[in-house]
Amino acid sequence: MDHKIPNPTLERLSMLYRLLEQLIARGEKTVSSTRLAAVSGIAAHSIRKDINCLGEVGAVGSGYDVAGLRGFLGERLGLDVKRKACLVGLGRLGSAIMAYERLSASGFEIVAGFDSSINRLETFHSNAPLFPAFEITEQVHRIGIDLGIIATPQSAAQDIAERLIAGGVQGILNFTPALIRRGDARVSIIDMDLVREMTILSAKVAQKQS
Amino acid sequence: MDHKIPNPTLERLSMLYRLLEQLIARGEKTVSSTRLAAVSGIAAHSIRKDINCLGEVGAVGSGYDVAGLRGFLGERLGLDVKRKACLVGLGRLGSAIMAYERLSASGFEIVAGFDSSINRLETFHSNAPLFPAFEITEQVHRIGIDLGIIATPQSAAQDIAERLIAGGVQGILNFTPALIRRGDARVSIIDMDLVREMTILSAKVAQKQS
DNA sequence: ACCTGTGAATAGTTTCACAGCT
DNA sequence: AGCTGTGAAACTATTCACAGGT
Repeated sequence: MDHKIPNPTLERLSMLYRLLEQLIARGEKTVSSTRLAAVSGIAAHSIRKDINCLGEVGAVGSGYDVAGLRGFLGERLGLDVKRKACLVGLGRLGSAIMAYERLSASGFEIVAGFDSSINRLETFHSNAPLFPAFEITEQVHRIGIDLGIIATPQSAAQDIAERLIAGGVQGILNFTPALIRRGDARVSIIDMDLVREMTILSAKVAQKQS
Repeated sequence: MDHKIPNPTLERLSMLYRLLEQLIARGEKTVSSTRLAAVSGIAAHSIRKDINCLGEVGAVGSGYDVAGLRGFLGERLGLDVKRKACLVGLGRLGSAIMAYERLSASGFEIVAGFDSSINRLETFHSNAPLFPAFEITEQVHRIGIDLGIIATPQSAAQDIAERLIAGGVQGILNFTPALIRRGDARVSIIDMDLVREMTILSAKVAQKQS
């Protein structure tokens, strides 16, 4: 197909994909781009363009079939396969993530947890098997883990990322403020730093006041 | 000054602002845009353009004074004032956020916590005063809180957001997957949804493989 | 030699407008 | 009347190239 989906489009479609799941749960059968726009905040134009980026799927006169569209997006975006993820850092944030049911409900299974403290590993309560951090590369490779979540202190992040990548991970979600430098540009990294987002929010607010 | 800072610029500058703090801590005195580019991953061109968006500050021949640039950005982006924030939802995630020292170290003070469960309020351990959720509007207004963090279940998010806004909050950081609809467009909302980001990451990975 | 600041050129994204279908 | 799909136009953002300073 069109072998290059622009990034903003990818992000909106990922969001729409999850939104469609909610519409299915509500029992809705069809939606129009206008209706999706109202719920998502995305412009109706953009929604149609974005979807068309992946090919045609809507019934031209009436709207989209909700389940059909979800299936279509899932297939084209590669969201129909379950991904194996691991979590590094079993502190407060790690424990919140490990306990977050919506992750597995969305097709992401946390199949391993890592921490550098043996003590933590022994006291931490989880369904997933836990390993010491020095085994990251080995276990990621052995289990065949696709994605890594870093919830360690900032100082450990670069090192952890390198081990994850060495193990064969293809994507990393980084909760630390560290700016990870990667040798292998094929690995995608997304940052979710609370302070950075708060800073942006604060700047937007200040901007609006002046 | 230039009364419209483009959003990508605002985000990069916010990131640079935090980066500069780290450089100061390391004792660096001056930086060039090239060096900032190497550390941040942002193109040197963009860095110079972004900074210039706020006015001139660099010594043309040599680079930027680190502390001077930080001060400049802080002033122009409104990051030099401490912001009062509140946290709604004192579950696992809320407890991780409440315990996150880097927030206060960055000028964001959590001055109130809210939860709908009275039981939680009694057992939760925190320095900030805690209140039942039905008091949100009242307390936000009374204390003069600028920003709200929503770490509740998805089902409560819309309601909480409306109360926060009614209390006079100017920005919201939303950790739930809920797409908040706001009457007042002056309020900025940033979403930090784990599943959404994981979905985007997953789509990027799949995209790269095909 | 290396730096910032900046207009000009390029690339990327969103918005518009409407053809064609139900 | 309301819908999708889509080329064209408008807009936004990034990248380039270099003038001018240290």
